[in-house]
Amino acid sequence: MRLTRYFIPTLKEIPAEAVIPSHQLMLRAGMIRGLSSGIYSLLPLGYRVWKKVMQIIREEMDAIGGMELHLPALNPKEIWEETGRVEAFGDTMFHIKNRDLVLAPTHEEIITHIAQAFVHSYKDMPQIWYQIQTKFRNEPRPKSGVIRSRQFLMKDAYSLDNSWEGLDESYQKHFDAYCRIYDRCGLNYFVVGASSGAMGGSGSQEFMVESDAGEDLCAFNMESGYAANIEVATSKLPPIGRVDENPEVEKFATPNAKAIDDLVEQFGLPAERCAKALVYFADEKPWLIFMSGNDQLNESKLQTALKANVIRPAHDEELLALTGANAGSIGPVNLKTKLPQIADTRLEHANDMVSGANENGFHYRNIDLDRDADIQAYHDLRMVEEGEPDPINGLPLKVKKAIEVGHIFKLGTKYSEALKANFLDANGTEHPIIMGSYGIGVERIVACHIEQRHDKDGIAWHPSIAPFHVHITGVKIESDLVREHADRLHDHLEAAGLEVLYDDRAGVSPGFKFKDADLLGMPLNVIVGEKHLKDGNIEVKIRHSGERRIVPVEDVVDVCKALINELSV
RNA sequence: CGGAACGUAGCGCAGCCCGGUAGCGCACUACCUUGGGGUGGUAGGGGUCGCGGGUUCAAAUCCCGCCGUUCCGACCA
Repeated sequence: MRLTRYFIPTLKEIPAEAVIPSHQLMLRAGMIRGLSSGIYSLLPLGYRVWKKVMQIIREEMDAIGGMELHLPALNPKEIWEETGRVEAFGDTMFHIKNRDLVLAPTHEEIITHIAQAFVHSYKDMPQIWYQIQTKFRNEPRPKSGVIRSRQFLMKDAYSLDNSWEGLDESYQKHFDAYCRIYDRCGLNYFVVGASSGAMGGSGSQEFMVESDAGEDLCAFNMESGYAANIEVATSKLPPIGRVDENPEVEKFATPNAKAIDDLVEQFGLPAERCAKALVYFADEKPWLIFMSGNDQLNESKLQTALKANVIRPAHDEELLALTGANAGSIGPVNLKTKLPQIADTRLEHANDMVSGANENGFHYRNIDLDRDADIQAYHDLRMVEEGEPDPINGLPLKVKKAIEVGHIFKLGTKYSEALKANFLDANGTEHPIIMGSYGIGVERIVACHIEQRHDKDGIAWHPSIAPFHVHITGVKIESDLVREHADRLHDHLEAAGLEVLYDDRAGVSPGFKFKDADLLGMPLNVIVGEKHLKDGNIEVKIRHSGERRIVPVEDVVDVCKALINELSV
């Protein structure tokens, strides 16, 4: 491909709206062009990369027996109401104004709808269906270029099985395929245990790329082999426990104490013996929640524990109406209205606790949660902190930012039950289909790749997803000697099966061409110039390492082929 | 949705405080020059100054409203 005939609008300056390297470089290299917040056009050079990523995904999905299909982006709102996900997605789902249609943010409902119609026997399964399509999410704040956008490409796959063992197998196949996909794309990644969130289901894992641009926090200890999204991460902290003395509760005045720290400072209480009370609504039903001291409530864990579609903290007026007090003075004793209660596991059977009196300016002491509260269940509800002991070996946890590039779920029967997608087993008994759901963000792979492989000059593509394998730089292309060699090399490299971008621009200075080559970042830059041609040589530069080799003209094609193979592993 | 900043040529910016001819660099066009790390020069083309109102003889500039973009937070399968 000749650069003079190809459309690559490179930029010398960094557009003001781009903050992270991958976004800046995609714009500067002429790969993408922003249209609106969180909406991008993919230009020819960028789309080549997208297509390569999608092809790798296709090959690995096909290899585990996946069948590609194509589903509508426009969905009837009704089907999303049946699974409760219009509410679960809330404002994140785009709604069509002049029809009762929505733009699909994912496709569990549609897949289940097909399964419901056609998959009726245990003999019809297992099935793996996948698609690589545009998804729409009305992100409140798109950011980081294509990493969080309103319209993006996702590969999503769905498995249908007739047994839980079958689901485990399908899940494992996807896990293995995902590892191969990220390996082939040249990404450094790690896997964490994850929350199923609004997707529902029994278990899930995320494929993560460590990055300061990441929006997820992961807690891990490499030595123990523990890694989890902060949404589900746990640690091994001792329970608060009981003390022998267990007197009756006693109210005391705390006029200037709202936060746990105030109680600690003013009354010399140990923070962990304070039971912090919070009120949350789960699907519009209020709950009273207790945490120890300054432990932070993990909303993901709360949502899972309450099996709720949507949760939110109570507003000030609601707090007052339900408990009789404002935030900071709420507790289990003397509640204005009876509220269902749950507490963090650290508080299990704890006594000698201090908590709000449900009367502003007062607290109770000597609270025995077993005696004085009405706690229905204890769940792990805390947000872990860096340095806490990991749950496997008790070694200190580290917390790092990461970008989620893939997520696999054991969905179970949430959607098949809601949409009545049932099958008959060998005994003629009806069961809901057992499903799995597996997603990969295509643009996030590209963005993470650039985040991991760039330097001050530009991108350094891995050969597997590079837009072209070889970039030929014709230095002083006006020279017949240079032009003839470069032309021939271009033809020979293409004939050898390599993808070639040939900078055949005339009147462009060498430095300018080198800068462009470094910016675009093809794995190999073949520099054809009089300097080495007069000795019968051509220079081959490896972009990622910076290594340069002077190669006899007749060997260049073989050297390039060998280097591409070498760089691909 | 809370807090903040910014909207002037394709991109990066100045001009605004103190109202009076719309500017600079890059990119683009033509010619000359140079030719292994963004050559140097000459001459050009391109902007309803985000939109709408108001004040004024006169608004990019002052006032009000809206829209957009970005950043921090909330949210985020």
